[in-house]
Amino acid sequence: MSHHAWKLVAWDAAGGILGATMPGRATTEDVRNISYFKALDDASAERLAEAMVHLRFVSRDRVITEGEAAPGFYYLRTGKARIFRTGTDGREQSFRIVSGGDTFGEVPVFDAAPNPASVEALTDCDVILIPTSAVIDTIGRHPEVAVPLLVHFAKRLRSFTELVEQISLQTVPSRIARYLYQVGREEGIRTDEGLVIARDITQQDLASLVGSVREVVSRSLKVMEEEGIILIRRKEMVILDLAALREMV
Amino acid sequence: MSHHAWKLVAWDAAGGILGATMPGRATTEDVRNISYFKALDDASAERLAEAMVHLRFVSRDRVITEGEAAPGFYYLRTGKARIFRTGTDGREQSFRIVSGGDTFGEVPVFDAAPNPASVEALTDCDVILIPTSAVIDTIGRHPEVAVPLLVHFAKRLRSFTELVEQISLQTVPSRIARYLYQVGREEGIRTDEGLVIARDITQQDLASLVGSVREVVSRSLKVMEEEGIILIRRKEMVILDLAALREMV
DNA sequence: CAGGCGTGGTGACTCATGTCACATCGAGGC
DNA sequence: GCCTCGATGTGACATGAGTCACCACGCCTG
Repeated sequence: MSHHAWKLVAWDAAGGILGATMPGRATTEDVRNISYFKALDDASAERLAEAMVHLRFVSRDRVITEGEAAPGFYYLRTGKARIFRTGTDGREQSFRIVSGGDTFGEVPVFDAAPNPASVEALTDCDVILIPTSAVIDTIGRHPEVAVPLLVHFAKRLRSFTELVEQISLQTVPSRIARYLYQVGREEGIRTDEGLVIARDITQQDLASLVGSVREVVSRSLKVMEEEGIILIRRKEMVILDLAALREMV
Repeated sequence: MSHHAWKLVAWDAAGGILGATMPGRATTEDVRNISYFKALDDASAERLAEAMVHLRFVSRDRVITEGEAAPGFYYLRTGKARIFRTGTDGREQSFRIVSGGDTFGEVPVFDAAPNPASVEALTDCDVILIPTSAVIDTIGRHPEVAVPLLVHFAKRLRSFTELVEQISLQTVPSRIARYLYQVGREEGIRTDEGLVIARDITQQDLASLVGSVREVVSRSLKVMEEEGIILIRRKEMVILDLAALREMV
């Protein structure tokens, strides 16, 4: 909490100078951008906006630490962050990467236990904290906002079943192929060479995402390149054979 | 669906003879036993009971098959079942074991996609199906029932984060130790020998639960026995050193 | 422009875990 | 009581993947 408070102060102090966006507070527009609250009436949205806190983090900052108490859940206005868990030996397993528009950290709000995972900013991040009390209050007044939350939780549970299956039953190259395939389909840019995707996460981060280590990821990518499936460039990768990636999964 | 229908008929036919419990239909008592619906008024509970379907399965029957459409979610009145996912090579990874009083299969009800996993009866099972339409209808009329569902989903998400960490970051012996530790604490019976737990699942099922194979589980258990941590008997196991199990996790 | 640091590439090695193939052994059916 | 089957014990082996140790860039900073 004190960490967050500090961040808030830092932003407040800098905000007036930078002046890029209205700093330090959240607007009803933020409320409406959080899909769960889309249908809220103006008064409730205003009330909620009052309670929300605007935070800022720079790349590699720790947003959430597993095991600590959670002050609420978060809406990522801009930026990218990874949600992960640290094992006893220090190795990390990432669950997912969130980016602008996503929310995270809902679980401890509803089961009132410590954070199940940590969150680290992968870029500079603009985050809004929705305090637990405000969430509970809002749901108490408008129980129907629980429904979109349920749908969100259901999707998350489904993606966890897939993650578990991947880690437990598939090889590392297969898991990497799956990652590339998904990113390719979602963010790939069609060129005459192939599907171009940005290399916006490090191999270390990718390794943590697929549940492996950097070296293995590096080698696996190289093999795929030798097989003519992908092309590795400094800042981007080109997917030459999307079908081959699909096969590997 | 036709499978379920058949099961229902089979139970109806036998029910009159066995007569152990009122077969073929669900009562408002069943509704109240499902924690989400505890607070429902009598009329709504009655309405819901009407829509629910009573099913019966014998050991090793398939209750749900991954990839198929889901007719609703389930309440396990009595028995024990495992929820798992099958990989391409046929190996299976279990997510959890449900027993009397638990519900399962909620996810597809809320994200309207096919079953994310399969469910197999580990004993004879007495199951109640709550059709999707009835769930949606009930939540539409009483949005407050979404809240306990949210809490349940939150707990499930948390347990998935633990499962992923275990599988990805811990060794097989450690995962087995964790299983034994938990079962010991939850179901163990104190005797002068130690904590006695029933061997109610096969080593194959245990292997699937910890994400490994039967042989490795067998060997791991043997090592623990040699180290004096547990005692393996025909129908039960005795935990001699609970602290040692805790250490291994 | 010279370090220094964060990233990424690689070789060599170890080891946990999965695979295969059988032997045992008890429970229940005929 | 014999026999078959499901469950379990175990040896031998194959191998995917993690570890360790270094090197090579390229970018940023002083």
